[in-house]
Amino acid sequence: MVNQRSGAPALSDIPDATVARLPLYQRALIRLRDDKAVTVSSEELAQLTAVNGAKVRKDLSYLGSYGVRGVGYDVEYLLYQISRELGLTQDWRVLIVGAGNLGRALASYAGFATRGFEVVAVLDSDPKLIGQRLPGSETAVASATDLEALVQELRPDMAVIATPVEVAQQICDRLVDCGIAGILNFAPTVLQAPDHVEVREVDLGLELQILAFHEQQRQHEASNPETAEIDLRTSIETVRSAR
Amino acid sequence: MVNQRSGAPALSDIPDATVARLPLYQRALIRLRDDKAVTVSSEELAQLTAVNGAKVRKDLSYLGSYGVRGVGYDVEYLLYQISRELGLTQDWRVLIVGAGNLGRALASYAGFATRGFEVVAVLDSDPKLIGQRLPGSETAVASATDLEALVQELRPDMAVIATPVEVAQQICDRLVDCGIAGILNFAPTVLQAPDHVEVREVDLGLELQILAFHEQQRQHEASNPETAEIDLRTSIETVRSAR
DNA sequence: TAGATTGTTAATCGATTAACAATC
DNA sequence: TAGATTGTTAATCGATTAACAATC
Repeated sequence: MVNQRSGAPALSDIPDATVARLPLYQRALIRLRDDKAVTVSSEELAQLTAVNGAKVRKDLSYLGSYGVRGVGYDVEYLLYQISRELGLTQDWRVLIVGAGNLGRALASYAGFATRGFEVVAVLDSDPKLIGQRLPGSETAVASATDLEALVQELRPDMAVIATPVEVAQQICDRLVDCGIAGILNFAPTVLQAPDHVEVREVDLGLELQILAFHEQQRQHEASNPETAEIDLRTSIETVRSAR
Repeated sequence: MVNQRSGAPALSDIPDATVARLPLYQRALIRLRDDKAVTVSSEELAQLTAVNGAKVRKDLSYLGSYGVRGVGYDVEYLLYQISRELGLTQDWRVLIVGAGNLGRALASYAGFATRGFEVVAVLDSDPKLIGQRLPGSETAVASATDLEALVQELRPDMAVIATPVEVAQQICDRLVDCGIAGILNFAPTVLQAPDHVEVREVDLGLELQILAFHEQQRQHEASNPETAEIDLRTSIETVRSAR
């Protein structure tokens, strides 16, 4: 859709659903490499990522033809191609706003560092937290009042919001005004931002709510007998007792 | 698709995409109620949740006809219906495995408690952590060796895995063997589990990777001139220099 | 060559959305 | 009644998937 002008190299017509799976493949390939695997078939990769085999092949075909028929994909080469596509051959600078339990956990989260994300600052507005050193980090918690100056100075590529919900939108606005165009939001609210800014919402409670929904379904199914006859009887009884 | 037998009350043919948005509507409705709003239109709700208005109406119609034409939806009533559908009129018991930074942050995460999730235990295998009291929690960190006994005793409805990636699959297997059917996994690996078990994967690093992908696109677009002529020139030069 | 596995086609499925009749 | 807004239809879009020709 985007970028259909000219004969220039097609700047990513990769579907969103595929982009969201590339990190999954990357993770699996890293493990395969660590296990000294040289090649991998689409079916193996599918098994490791719980994705359909045809879908794996389709996804990878968007990046180009990096497989060999009858053989599979070269682990090292495919890993490089995916990492390049995801922009992980460069390091990304991340600013975290909010040094509560979650903010601090994210600041020292190994999964960021190992994937090329450097936490350049952690901000908070609580005087008790400002100045505190974070375990496993060089920098101390900075004051949220300095947000603009710090963005200016440290040039983060993206920001993480881990503040209370009450201030999240205001922090978002300030980040956008500073020119930040990628925001990962953990506050349980949908942030309003201009179109050119990408906001990804992660709501940890929401994930549990979805689990609860399906758990409830299971409970209903267990108490609701499986056969049509009994279901029918139950619904007649329900109608009767409702009168 | 599921549950098309008999005249029994249709046990949720609600599309997955709709289920995933119900908590969003619920959150917005709670805020509207706190702001003393009595009714809300689909367009208002759409604005608050960054969802298309027609989609809001379609989603809500799966729950039944709870709106009034020309007026909108009763905030209190719709909130109740959504909460009921999501199973949030009952409390859910949650077991957390892993008392590292993330596990501890989750254990005291307000977004769990306020939405009816009670953390009944936090487990770890590190002797230094076992027995430690968690801030804002009644219980101390228990030993992961007691997992089976604790599930038996505390009867959690779902479990959260916040362990290192190396032990995540093994913990998952043990949870499944104990009869846990809903698992929220924060370890960066795709867990293998039987079909009747629902596993939701949350990979915090993955979210940043998707942001990085789009950030990279933006950078390419910025350096790649916008006009067809120049794009064409560039690609000719690329071809030349490649020789 | 025979066997294996990719890359792509085409059918299908599920989700999104504009439009509007129904109706408060 | 006039104005507003729901609930639903139907068109469209994007994603998934089986199947298989291409080819190593």
